[in-house]
Amino acid sequence: MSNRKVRVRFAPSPTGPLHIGGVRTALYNYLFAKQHGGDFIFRIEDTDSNRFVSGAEEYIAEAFQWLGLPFDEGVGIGGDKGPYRQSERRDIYKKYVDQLLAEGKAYIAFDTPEELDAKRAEIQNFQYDASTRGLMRNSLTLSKEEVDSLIADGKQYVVRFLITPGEDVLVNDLIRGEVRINSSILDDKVLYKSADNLPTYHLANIVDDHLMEISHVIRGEEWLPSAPLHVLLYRAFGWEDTMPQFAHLPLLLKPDGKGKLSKRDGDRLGFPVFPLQWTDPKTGDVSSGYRESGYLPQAVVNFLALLGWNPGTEQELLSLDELIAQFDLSKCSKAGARFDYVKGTWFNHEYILHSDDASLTPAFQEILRENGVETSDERAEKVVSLMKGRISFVRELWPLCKFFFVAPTAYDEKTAKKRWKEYSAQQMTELKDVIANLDDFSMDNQEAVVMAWIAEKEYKTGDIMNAWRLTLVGEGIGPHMFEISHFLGKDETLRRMEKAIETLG
RNA sequence: GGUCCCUUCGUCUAUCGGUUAGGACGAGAGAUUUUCAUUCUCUAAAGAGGGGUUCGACUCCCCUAGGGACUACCA
Repeated sequence: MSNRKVRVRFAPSPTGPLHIGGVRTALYNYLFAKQHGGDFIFRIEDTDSNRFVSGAEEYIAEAFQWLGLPFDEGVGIGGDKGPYRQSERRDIYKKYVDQLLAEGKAYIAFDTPEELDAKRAEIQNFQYDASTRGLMRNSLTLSKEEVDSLIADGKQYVVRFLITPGEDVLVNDLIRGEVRINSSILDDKVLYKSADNLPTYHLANIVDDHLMEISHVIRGEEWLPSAPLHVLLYRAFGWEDTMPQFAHLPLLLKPDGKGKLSKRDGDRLGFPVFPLQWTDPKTGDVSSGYRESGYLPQAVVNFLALLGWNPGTEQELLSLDELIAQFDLSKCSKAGARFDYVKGTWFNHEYILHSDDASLTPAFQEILRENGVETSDERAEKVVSLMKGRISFVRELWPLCKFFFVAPTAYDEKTAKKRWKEYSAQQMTELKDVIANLDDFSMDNQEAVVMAWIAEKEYKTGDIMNAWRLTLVGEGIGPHMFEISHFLGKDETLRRMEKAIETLG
């Protein structure tokens, strides 16, 4: 088994948008697979027909495309271990269920959900297991004739796994070490439902992982309690020697308060919990996504990777290749991680800072267009290069830099009060002449001439620059003044100064 | 209730028996600056509690407390 090819899977249910915790689980699977030159498989676990949500499968595929974590095999890609959609594997599961039944390792049960509810109400801590199965209506208590006739009558039934009590089941977890659970606390889990001829998660999971030659099952901690059941199932099928290795990841917790991260936390605190925006097909409710909120996919990947794992060095900014090279399941933490969305924005800030200007420009152009600004990519890119160091999201650019494209219509009162002195109009009029006489409007020349003029007149640099900024920007923000005037060009610079002198007096 | 998992600064974490318990986010202070921001420097901030084991415990063991998950004909 140690020489087996690494094959891992991400196997979500198409019940809605993909939760960010699921994204992290998938990411860890991806990192592990790529590190070992293995395969990353996409399987859809749609064995609960009642919970199917249309569009969810497509959403998930699109999310991974955006994140840059491509699958090697599976739904939408293909491969020779398919089909990869569980609803298309009915015949396969049927065969294995029948095998278990024939070998006496599972049995048929006719108890209706209502009858079970009644039992639960009647008996405290009722569990369908060795201690109670004798009281129920199943193939263990009914005669073969009765069972056959019930089935012939079209009575619905389920197949339950026959758990032998009193046995210690050992689960070897790559993150947690040995976890030991006694089979007596396990119940006879439903493996198969006649109602839709579909297996439940537990059966489908084991059969598929075996048939798809999955080497490692890396999944959320919520599966740890049922891991012993899965071990028992592998044993029942005689597949224990090729059973995948398990790794149960810690959960993502709420940023504050108690419990695990939920969609509500995102709504309440104002951050996305889904990779992509999602519109609920039934209610029409829209949930925000990381993509639409302006996160860069690499930033999301980096941020998520470090929530529950770290390379053991002080490096926090890691490219996908670096993550692949350094990822180590044994270095995953065991405790749940609070979802620190503030740090997530810091990651985005860093990734924007290190992105090249051209790659940010299309998103900025879109914002410019929304604000009625038509400009060349070249000019938009110039502003990006000047301003990207100050933002965490591209959309934050507009309020910080709209003066590059739109002349001020008003002058910020506070700034004017502080920066527009009684002599400012006079000084600005003089500066206007200096600028008007410039033949060479290059930044270097502008700076040389203006600074020389300030020195000659023995003006205070701050007085000039602050007032000048007010005339061009309308408030006290923005990059270096010569950057602004150079971008605006001589004519626009003079026009804005004139208007400001007139207005501010 | 039962079972299992977990427990270092507010948060994410490093340490794998011997450290002034380190880094990052966030917070606060200061410096630089032509505004705003950036940047830089500094500061505050942690081993849940109690027992062991050991020359020595954040690190190993036990108990307690707290947190989390699971306990469906859902995954």
